[in-house]
This record gives sequence, C-alpha cells and structure tokens, in this order.
Amino acid sequence: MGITKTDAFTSNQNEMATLFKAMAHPARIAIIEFLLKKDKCICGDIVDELPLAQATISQHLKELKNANLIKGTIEGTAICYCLNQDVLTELNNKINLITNQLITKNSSKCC
Amino acid sequence: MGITKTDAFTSNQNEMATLFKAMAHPARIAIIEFLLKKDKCICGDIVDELPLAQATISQHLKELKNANLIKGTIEGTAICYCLNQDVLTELNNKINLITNQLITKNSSKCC
DNA sequence: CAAATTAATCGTAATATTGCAATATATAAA
DNA sequence: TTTATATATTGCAATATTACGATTAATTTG
Repeated sequence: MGITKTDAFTSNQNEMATLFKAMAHPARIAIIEFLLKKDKCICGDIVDELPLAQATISQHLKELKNANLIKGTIEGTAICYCLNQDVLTELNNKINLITNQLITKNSSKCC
Repeated sequence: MGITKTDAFTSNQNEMATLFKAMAHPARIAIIEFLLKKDKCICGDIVDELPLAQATISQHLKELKNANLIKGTIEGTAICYCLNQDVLTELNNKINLITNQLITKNSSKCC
C-alpha cells in the first residue's frame, strides 16, 4: 500500500492534515519564518539563507504554494513570495479550537 | 539522499516540524478529535471508529506518542490513551506567535 | 539578438510513510 | 494452566518525500 485512505476521513480532517504536512519540514518552517521576517518577499534570498540547493528550495516553495500557505507573483525575472495570512489564520483557528476544548474540559486527566 | 538536513535548522524549527509531521495525517487528526470527544480514552474504540486495521491504528498511536501529543497508561489488558494538553498548548502557542506577527504587520501584502 | 539572471522542472538515488496480514506479547478470566 | 482479550511488533509491498545536478523556460539587460 503506502497510500493514505483519504475517503475514510472528513474534508476538515484531510484539510488539516494537508496544512500540517506542508509545514512538516524544518526547511519549510524556516522559509515561513524568513518570509515573516522580511515580509516583502524575495525568492533567491531564501537560497542564500538556507544551506539547500536551489532546486530543493524551489521544491519546498512549491509544496507551500500547493497548500496555499504562500502566494507568489511574477516580478520581472524574479518571483515575489509572501505568506498567505488567510490560510495561516485558518489553520491557527483550527488548532485553537482543539486546544480551547482541551483546556475547557481540563478535568479529565486520565493519564 | 532523501534524508532531511536536520543540522541545518534550529531546534525550534525541528521541533515544530516534528509536531506538524505527527499531525500530518487525517487518521491521526481523527484520533486526536476522538480523544478530544471521549476525553476518557479507550484504545480499541479507535479501531472500531476508524476504517483502518488494528496494526495501522497502533502505528499511528505510536507516532502520536513519539511526538508526545498523547500519553498512554496501562489499564489491565487495555491501554488508556489521552491527549497531552501541555504539548498541544505549546504547539498552539507557536502557531499563535506566527499568526500574531503576521496580523500585526498586516501592512505588507506584496502579493 | 546574445548573454545574463532567476526560478521551475526533470531525472535519479536514498530514505520514509502508509497499510495490512501474521505473529508476538502481556494481562485477565475460567 | 489454558483461553480469551488487547495491543504491539514484524515483514512486506506500494507509494511519497527529500535532496541535488543538470537542464529548461522566461525575462531583462547589453
């Protein structure tokens, strides 16, 4: 096998998993943090910043873009990347939901 | 190749990636949501709840446990699982940090 | 147009993940 | 002690991910 049984789960569960997967690599966290710091987004700069080959960075950017966590617009020869605030906020809300529920029903510590 | 260059990144980046990876599967999201709902944690019930084989569920539980997202205590023949509030809260805080920063410097929408 | 710049894509190797049947382990009940 | 119950582990096949060199594509500059 080796293929996730997507049909077996709700679309919300699949969406969350997709977002988490997109962020499940230190390089992609580093890219997100870099975009957060620079907020105006340059692309080749990421290659200078991280010790990974250009092809590898490009691949990571593609995954972040597929998950809609970043946006990219052509700007001459370069491509300007930046964070997608909406999707990041949405993910944040989803996690808040879980954590808040947990804290609310704090009582039940079985372990 | 095929191996993540962990050394190249900060421990915070690696920790975040590890937590995200643990949550990067719909079955594991479903397990977390189930534990949230039932709050007292039964293990075989997850096997009844999800359309996955017992071995597969066990593997997913192992990954969640490795990431410290859940705790398990032996209770007779069964093992009682529950969410680890501390680690989930920590993850939540980390995401809040990113989102808050983004919202604060809202000005810079390059795309 | 030719050369330079920037980023994406292709091909490939190494490794990781997903899922399950079968088996092993550990405890409880008869 | 045997049997039942509950979970973990092993082994395996299918697929996905990570990383990079080489190449391609697109745009800008000379």
